[in-house]
Amino acid sequence: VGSTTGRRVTLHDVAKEAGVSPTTVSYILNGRSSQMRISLETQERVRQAADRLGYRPNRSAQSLRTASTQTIGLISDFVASGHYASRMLTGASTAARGNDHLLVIGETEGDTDQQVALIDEMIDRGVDGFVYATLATAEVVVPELLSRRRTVLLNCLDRSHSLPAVLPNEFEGGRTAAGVMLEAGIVAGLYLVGEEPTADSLAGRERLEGVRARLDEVHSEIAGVIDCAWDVGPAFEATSAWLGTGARPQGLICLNDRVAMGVYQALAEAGLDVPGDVAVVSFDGSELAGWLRPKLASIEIPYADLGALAVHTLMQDDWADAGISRLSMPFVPGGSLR
Amino acid sequence: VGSTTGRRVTLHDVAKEAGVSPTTVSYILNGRSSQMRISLETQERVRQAADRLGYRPNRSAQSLRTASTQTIGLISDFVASGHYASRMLTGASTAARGNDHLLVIGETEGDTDQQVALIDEMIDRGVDGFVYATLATAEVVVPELLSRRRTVLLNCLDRSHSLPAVLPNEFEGGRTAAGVMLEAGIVAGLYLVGEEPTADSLAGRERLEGVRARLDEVHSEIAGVIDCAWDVGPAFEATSAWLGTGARPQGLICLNDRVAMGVYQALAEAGLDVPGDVAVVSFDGSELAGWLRPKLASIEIPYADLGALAVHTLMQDDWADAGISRLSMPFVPGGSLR
DNA sequence: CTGTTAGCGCCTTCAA
DNA sequence: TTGAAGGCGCTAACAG
Repeated sequence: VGSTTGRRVTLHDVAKEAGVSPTTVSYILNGRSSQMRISLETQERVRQAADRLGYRPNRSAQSLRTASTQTIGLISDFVASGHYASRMLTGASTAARGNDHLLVIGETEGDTDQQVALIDEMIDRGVDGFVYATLATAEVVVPELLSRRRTVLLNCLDRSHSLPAVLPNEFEGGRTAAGVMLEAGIVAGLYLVGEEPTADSLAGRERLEGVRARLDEVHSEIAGVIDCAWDVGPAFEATSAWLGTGARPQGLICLNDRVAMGVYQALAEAGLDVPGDVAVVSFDGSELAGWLRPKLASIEIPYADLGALAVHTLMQDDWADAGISRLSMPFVPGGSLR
Repeated sequence: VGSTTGRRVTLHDVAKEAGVSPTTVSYILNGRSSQMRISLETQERVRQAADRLGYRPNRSAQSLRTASTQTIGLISDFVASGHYASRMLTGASTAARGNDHLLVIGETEGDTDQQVALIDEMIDRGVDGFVYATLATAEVVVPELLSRRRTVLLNCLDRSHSLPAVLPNEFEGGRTAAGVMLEAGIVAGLYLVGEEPTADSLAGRERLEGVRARLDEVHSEIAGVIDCAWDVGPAFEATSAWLGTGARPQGLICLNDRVAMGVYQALAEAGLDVPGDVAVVSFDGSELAGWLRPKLASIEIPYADLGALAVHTLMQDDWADAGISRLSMPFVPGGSLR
């Protein structure tokens, strides 16, 4: 199969080869043959001719004609910048391919002007739709250029709630985290690590609410919150300082795996054993959780699934009515719970 | 600026607005005005008309006409799958945009058939060139479809060495690693952790060679190699077992940051202090290095730069002669060295 | 059931 | 220095 001749095979060539008109070929190859009631025999002949010649439609010509490129654009802030979250790209890309589309990506690195330029470029290229993704679950202001176009938000929400969005079910995740602590027999002395006061990050707030809701069911509540940025260093510092005051928790719910790593370090330094003295659970379910000793129990963010669902939503005819999809966060067990 | 009318602004509209022919507009907007000796006054008038109307060329039409899409395709195995290496995407995407191109990505997840299909799709979409990237530095067999097209390899080499490639300078990195150990006063008792016997990964081999070369300069040599897969668990197991035999190293060169993490765990368990008892250095320079306590000194893989250089190389007119580019691996200091 | 025809918006040869 | 005309490959009215 496939011609070795120089020029590309066109629809015209196929038509000639099959002894029909280009129109007929177009109809058949675009699956409109039944509608046009073209004889099965002709259909077969045309398909074979196309195969024999190794015909592949010229997408540029199709695009010019149909104003559709079978391409979707993904705009993000830092999604590919070396984080676990880059799995969203994998999911989106795979889902796009499953729908006969290709994924065009662009990172803005937080620069608004760049963002506009990037979106313009994609519009020029005729992308059929946009996925607007953020690294951290947050509420965002969607660029004006996108708000009236086929767009799905990934891992974020717009203030006006006018666009469909795909996010993890953080609240449920919070409930799960509290639940596994309860199952481990920890009802009191349960602290949260990582809350940020200025959080316009939705995740923290919603997880906290979930934790509270679950504890409330057993008439318990969080013993306290250790406030720190969501990273290893800050978590270590904050937890160490806190332990230095003589605090002795039963369980710690960390708002992400990096925080948990800092917590592990602080606990180790204070001579406290995980899970013997303190049970730990966190959010992310990243590879890091598996690297820690003992393995960290964590509530996973299903990044790949999020990316895939965003693309699937975008492909729906009724995409605009999709609303907000919340994907559940599976519990990944680990030795950090008794 | 930008029209609020429904229909898109075409070259024709601009011509009418400026009172010239479409040809003239095309020449001016494509920078061929000097060649055509068009009056400056006309040029200015046309540009202003284009601005006023918010004209943006129709890329599909341009593509159909010129057989170029201002788009480059990046084919990879697992590059976006949640690894530090996904920074290659960031670098490539940014560089592409700097050259008025957009980046189309596709992951094959190691599936050869998918790879072919993906490349076909990209060819159909008329990408102007390919970047073929791999997660692990390795020697690969480049798909036939690419070997005769504008393609640059990223983080890999093809057996026939016929395509340009961009990789880290692993050998030099190895030299650096050995060098910092020497500077820390460690000449004997220096071990390597992570070598794989079956490695078709180039990185390990080349790093090892670099280490040997540097040590050779001071008439020293590696005391031994602790063999394990490049991950936390295996490194912990192997190192623990080895320490259990009573071995007491002066310094450990780990083949990546994850290995170093496993080594840290094993050393801690054996009651050995870093860097007091054992100095450690590794390769990657990932975030993980900064998370460990003490901070891990590491030889960085400049992923973003690699991605960017691959794209830049691809954009050169003489791309085919670019040969193999080796980007140096900067040393990122840390407290794991005395 | 199938072919003819007319563009989609742009670039570029040729003529003026 | 500028304009007219043709065609890139494909789709979709509109005729037969």
